[in-house]
Amino acid sequence: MSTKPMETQLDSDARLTTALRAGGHRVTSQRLVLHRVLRELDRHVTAEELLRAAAPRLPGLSLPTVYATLDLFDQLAVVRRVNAGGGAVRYDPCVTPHQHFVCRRCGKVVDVEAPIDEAVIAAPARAAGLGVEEVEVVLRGLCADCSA
Amino acid sequence: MSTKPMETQLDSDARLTTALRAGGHRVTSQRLVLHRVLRELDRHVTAEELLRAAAPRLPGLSLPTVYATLDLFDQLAVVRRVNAGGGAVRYDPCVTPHQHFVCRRCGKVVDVEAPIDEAVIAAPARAAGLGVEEVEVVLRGLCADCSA
DNA sequence: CTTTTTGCAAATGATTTGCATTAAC
DNA sequence: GTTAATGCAAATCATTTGCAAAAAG
Repeated sequence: MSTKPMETQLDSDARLTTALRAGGHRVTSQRLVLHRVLRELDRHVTAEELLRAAAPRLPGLSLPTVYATLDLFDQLAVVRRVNAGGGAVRYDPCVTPHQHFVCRRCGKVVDVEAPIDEAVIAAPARAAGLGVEEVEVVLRGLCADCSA
Repeated sequence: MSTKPMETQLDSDARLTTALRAGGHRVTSQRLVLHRVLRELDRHVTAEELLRAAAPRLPGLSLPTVYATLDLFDQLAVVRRVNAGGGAVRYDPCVTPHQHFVCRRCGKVVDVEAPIDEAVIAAPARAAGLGVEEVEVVLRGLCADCSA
């Protein structure tokens, strides 16, 4: 039905491998497995959560490695760091443009599609000599559950 | 020259007092002095910085009190919490609408005026049942100094 | 006089660092 | 073989908590 075939796990592994090599980084089982688990979970995870989810497949995996890997993935634009504020940083496996809503009561992070034009928003800052590389929009308030 | 007279320190104290009483909070010297120091510094400060700046005028002032006070000021909309990410939270004494640029190298926070319409940005989230109370826009990149 | 606020000390929680070992290249 | 990556233990840093004493209303 679809003209765009679903990406296989092998494709995904291959793209990570390419990205790693392009940056002069080594391809390790930790990086491959964490990347797979991240895509399987397919939601905003903390380093701790990722460790717990990946540990069964990588005995001995440590938190410092998870942090280092997520850091690297962020640089490679394989994940997006989300600063929910108040608590642990979240990592989003979805790197296509979208924004986040953070519930101030339960801390839940929800994806939202806000109509923003990053170039327009960054224009005044650029005019002021600032090298804008990223525009982060975070909405805060109460989610549906917490409003009730 | 100006038709809008400058606000005196007494006015400012009075407004804080009013806001505190309206919320059923007590008017303490810690709150008054921290509020004054915040407006004198007139920049994005961390709790630590505010403690150091206010300590000479409030011997014995403690960090937990500074945190509690900044929290209260945030609720009263007397300051704005700024999540620079990576490091301490900053508190901005300027509560009029504006955005922030954070340098990823030196951590400096710069005010910027981005053309954003909060109502428009929040619309899709509201349509999804989310109670948006705040729209935070943070630009990241290298400041002029760090680019050189 | 009652309740909130404060200061102190200690606890917490996330993230990072130092270093020896292991695994990629 | 060389160099980067990992795991472990310990350190660091921001922030919060428990509780008795002090201050506000």
